[in-house]
Amino acid sequence: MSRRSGILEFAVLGLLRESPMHGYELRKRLNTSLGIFRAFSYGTLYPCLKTLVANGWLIEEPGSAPEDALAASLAGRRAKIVYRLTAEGKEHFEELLSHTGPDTWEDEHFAARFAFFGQTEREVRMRVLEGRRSRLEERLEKMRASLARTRERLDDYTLELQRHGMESVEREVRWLNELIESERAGRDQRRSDPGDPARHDTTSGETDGLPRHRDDTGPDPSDDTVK
Amino acid sequence: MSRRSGILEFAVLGLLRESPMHGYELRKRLNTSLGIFRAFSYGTLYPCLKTLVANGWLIEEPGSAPEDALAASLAGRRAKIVYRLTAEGKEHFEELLSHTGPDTWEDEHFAARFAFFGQTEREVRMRVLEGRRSRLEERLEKMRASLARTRERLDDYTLELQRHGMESVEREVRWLNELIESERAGRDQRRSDPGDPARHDTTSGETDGLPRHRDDTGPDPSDDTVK
DNA sequence: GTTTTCATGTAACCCGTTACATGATTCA
DNA sequence: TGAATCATGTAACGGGTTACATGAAAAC
Repeated sequence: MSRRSGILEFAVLGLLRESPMHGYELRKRLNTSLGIFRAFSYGTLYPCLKTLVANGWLIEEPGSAPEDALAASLAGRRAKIVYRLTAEGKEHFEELLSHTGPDTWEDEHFAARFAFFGQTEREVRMRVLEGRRSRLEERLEKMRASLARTRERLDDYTLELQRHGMESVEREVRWLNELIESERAGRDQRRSDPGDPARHDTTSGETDGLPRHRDDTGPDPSDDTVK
Repeated sequence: MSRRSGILEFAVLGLLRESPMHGYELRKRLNTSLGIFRAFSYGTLYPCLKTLVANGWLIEEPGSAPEDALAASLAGRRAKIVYRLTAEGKEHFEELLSHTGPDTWEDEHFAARFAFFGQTEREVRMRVLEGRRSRLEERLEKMRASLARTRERLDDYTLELQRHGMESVEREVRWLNELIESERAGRDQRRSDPGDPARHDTTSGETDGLPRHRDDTGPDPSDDTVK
């Protein structure tokens, strides 16, 4: 039981589904791998892991022995407590994955859902994307309305702030439109077998129904935590 | 004393500087007038007002008597407790206005500052804009770096999320560039007299150094709270 | 006269951070 | 050997929401 935070729980289960990890590494992956994600502090993460264990969704395993130089170099450092997803945990995550609803369209929640679209059924992806879009569209309505009512009372800076805010939302709507269209066009379902964790064998780009975008990123390995 | 929340305190003082108001209306203005702002709940707002009063920055006044039909129709409904900025409150707000620092570049904080740029000295505006920009630029660095390190391990959706996130940040940087340039170009200081509250007499657009943007908004008055 | 909107408040809770305490491992 | 990084945790606090309680004025 114990209704834990949704978003963090979801992300943790999702990451552990791909491979077992210890807390420290988990936290890093929450910043980096999952794009937009802000870094949760250990003060949040570890207690969360504890309750997930208590729920039977994870089990703690002793980390790889530090003497094992091979394992250490391969896995990148040694570990103390490795968390592994249980069968119930997997099941629970599947449930979360298939769930759609108003909360799902919210900013952070949406980002989390999107980050695991690779494991999500096509149908569900569509519902989430469309839900998010209509969420933003109603937001735009409100903004436009209130702007129309108050525009002459506001000074230029406030107006400019509002303008930029609306433009940002409009931009995301366009993005969603692209995504939805690609989803419709793409005939690949992915993840027809629910027991199969993500395979990262996409050696060449463009697996399925995602829009094409220019791509430039020079190599520049540096520190962690986007903050 | 009592270090209250910064952002809400700041916004409340700023709004009350323009004109006295009661809590209920204040809350509405926090959504609408201040563009991007999320709506604080009453459970946050009223206690905050209390502490501001305790600090001597506000005083409570009895609202306009409901019998006065004229005042009621003009001011839009009656009021119970009207909050007015004291001299110390005004002074305190000036201090907050002139303050720049790392916290100032943070997302929400920045929006709040920007919303009151109309009352902010040119110099300070510049520092805030430039601080925000470099904040975003370092964020971009981190994102690029981590992306370069992990790109082949990530699936298409995660990659797309990251791409979109970065593009959003890049977009804001361009926006800031425009603003900074306009600030440099504009020779108008505004608010050279610190005792003078905002005048909303800008009947014709384009007061000073703000960039021009297309402007279309049909009339469509409806409900409040953007949420 | 009843419903809606205006208006003010409080107590319980939730989600998360900060600061702190602790210790093992790697690297210079 | 000492510093940096890896790694795990906890207690105190912070800033906010929800749900609730209350009531007055406006609109129908």
